[in-house]
Amino acid sequence: MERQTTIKDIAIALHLSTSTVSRALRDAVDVKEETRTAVKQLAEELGYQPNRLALSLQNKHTFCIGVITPNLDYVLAKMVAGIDEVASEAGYTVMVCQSDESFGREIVNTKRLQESLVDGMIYSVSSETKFFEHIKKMQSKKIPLVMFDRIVEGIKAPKVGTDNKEGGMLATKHLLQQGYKRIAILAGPENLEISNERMAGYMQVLKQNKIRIDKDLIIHCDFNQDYAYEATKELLAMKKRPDAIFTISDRMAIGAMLAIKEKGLRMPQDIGLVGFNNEPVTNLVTPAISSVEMFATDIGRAAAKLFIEMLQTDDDMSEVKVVIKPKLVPRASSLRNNNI
Amino acid sequence: MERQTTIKDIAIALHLSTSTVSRALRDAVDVKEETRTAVKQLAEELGYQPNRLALSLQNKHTFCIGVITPNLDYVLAKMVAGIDEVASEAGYTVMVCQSDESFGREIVNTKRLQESLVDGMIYSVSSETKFFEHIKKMQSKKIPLVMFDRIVEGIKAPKVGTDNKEGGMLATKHLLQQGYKRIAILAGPENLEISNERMAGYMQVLKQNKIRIDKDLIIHCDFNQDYAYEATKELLAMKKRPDAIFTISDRMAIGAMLAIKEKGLRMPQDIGLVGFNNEPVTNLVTPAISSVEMFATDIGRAAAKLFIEMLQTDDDMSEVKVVIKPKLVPRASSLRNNNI
DNA sequence: ATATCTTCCGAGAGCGTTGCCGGCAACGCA
DNA sequence: TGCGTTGCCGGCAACGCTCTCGGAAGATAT
Repeated sequence: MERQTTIKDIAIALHLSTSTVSRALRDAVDVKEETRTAVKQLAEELGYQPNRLALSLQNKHTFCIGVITPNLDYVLAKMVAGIDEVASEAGYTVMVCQSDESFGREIVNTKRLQESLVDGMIYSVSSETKFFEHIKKMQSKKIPLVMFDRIVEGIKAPKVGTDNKEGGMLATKHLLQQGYKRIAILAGPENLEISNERMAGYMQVLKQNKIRIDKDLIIHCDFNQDYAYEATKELLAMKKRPDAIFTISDRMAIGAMLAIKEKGLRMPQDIGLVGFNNEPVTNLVTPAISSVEMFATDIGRAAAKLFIEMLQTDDDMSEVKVVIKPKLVPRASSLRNNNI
Repeated sequence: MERQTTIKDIAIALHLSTSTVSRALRDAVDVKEETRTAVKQLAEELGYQPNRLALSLQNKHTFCIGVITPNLDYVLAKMVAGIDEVASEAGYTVMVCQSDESFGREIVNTKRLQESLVDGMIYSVSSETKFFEHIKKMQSKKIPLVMFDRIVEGIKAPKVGTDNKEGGMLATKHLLQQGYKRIAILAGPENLEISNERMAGYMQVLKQNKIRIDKDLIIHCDFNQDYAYEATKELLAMKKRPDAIFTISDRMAIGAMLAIKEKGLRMPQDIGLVGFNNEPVTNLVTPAISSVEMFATDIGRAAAKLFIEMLQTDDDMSEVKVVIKPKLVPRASSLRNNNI
């Protein structure tokens, strides 16, 4: 990489001091109109670009946001896109690191971003993450942090996420309304709060309707089509098999659907199915799969907004929590037209 | 953000000079074993982390790679994941900027990344991009550049991409083998090379088989499900309608499929369909859509490898081009079991 | 005429780090 | 005892920029 032209080059060429050039470029006071224009013109000619590094070194402000994401699947990619959109509008650049659902890589990435001196991080934990010392350590260094989507309640930081419990309730209520009686749930890893919340919604609705919660109908498995497929096969092999399945992701719903079809069962007649995320694919398969829309891009946008707000205020925002209400999108996989 | 502990803090605490501390931490020669351990221990206790900014300011090396991507859809997200994987293994952090298919945002992002002093960029152009001055300007500043996926032949830089022509040929050959006679193509914007190359493959196979190329069967439209849907409706409304459609993306294939179904035509009997990218959705819809697999993650990995190699060598690598062979994955949408 | 403001600019320090050079002991050897 | 060598360390400059301070020159007031 060639040497960039610096403020010094301009200073020498114009027989000025670097301070004056700096002031002229920043439109500060105390500079004659004449020199100001001369400086600006030469800067333009030489293609001068300020060195952000030098700037950052001084005012400890990099205009970089570190984003830690477990992966870049549909939902998270949309969220990252939302973050990028708002951040870049505010003059920030985004450093994206994927932990690939690995606790180890999450830690490495967190450390590396800290070294790179990002102005803060927008964080979503991996599905493996059960301990949070790395996050707390970061906070003890007063590095601003916003959590999104895969939130951890134990961490004191502003958070943005879906109302997962509500989502679980919407799905479960819908299935009950459609006349399903024995509703199973395919949940995620037990440490993942978003999964537990969705499950809490499921359980609450069952309780409200005085339905006994059958532990055999609650399956924890990986956020993964194949696992969901296997889990569903087991569910369907039960003596008293469920007549509906709520999966906490669409990829799991797809896995479930494959197992259901393989078994020769019909949706929605023999069995109902509701997923989560409302990925486009749910509307393309046959039957189309009902799903809970969670407005991923909005969550990303909100996270970035919160982050920028946090940088600008001195208030303690660690209690702020933006909760975005999900919406059920009913489709063929669970619509029995209210006949039981 | 609190003040990070610096080398100076350690120096003062231990009654040493900053130079000695620096040497001790870097395991350099000229430091007594005793002081070395003392320094390291205190550094550990204070949670010392070297300030990358200061380092970078000196040696003009940020260990950051800027990635410009038009979006984070399935294929590009996989590529970015591949880049991140290799880059992070080599100690680099990745700054991702989405141009959102907008020429303006692409320019802004490019400029901003330059200011942030990335060590170079890995680049994929937006579908709007018809002029490349911003890229050439960057190259004139000797900023290392690797292009991936949406490559521009006119730019002198190492490139990684699919063999798009081969992909177009595979799809077209397959359709001919399955007995389709009148094959239409839904291409992308006319300035997009990847689209034109896939189309070139299509045309070459037609020529090889002495089939007249019918311009009415070549449609340029946006990389978009809705446009593809509309375009397909028009195709199917023709007097002599095509009996097969090759779309240069799966999202377009989905749009085409919807239009075909709406028209009451059956796949593969009445009309054949082949997409591109081999997104999982192609295997989930009914009928499953044949598609060309392009190994996106590998492309990302290769791009990052090429980039790192470029930084380490003095050789001119601008002529290097890694071309990854695609593979056709035939599915129900175009498999007529060889009966015409 | 002197005193007091403006206006405009330069010098120098500092951000955190490393690289280069020089210095001071201690040691070895003649 | 004298001299070179080695081991260990500190000082200084530099990376590119901004900020604070002070000062020269001219304008205005007394």
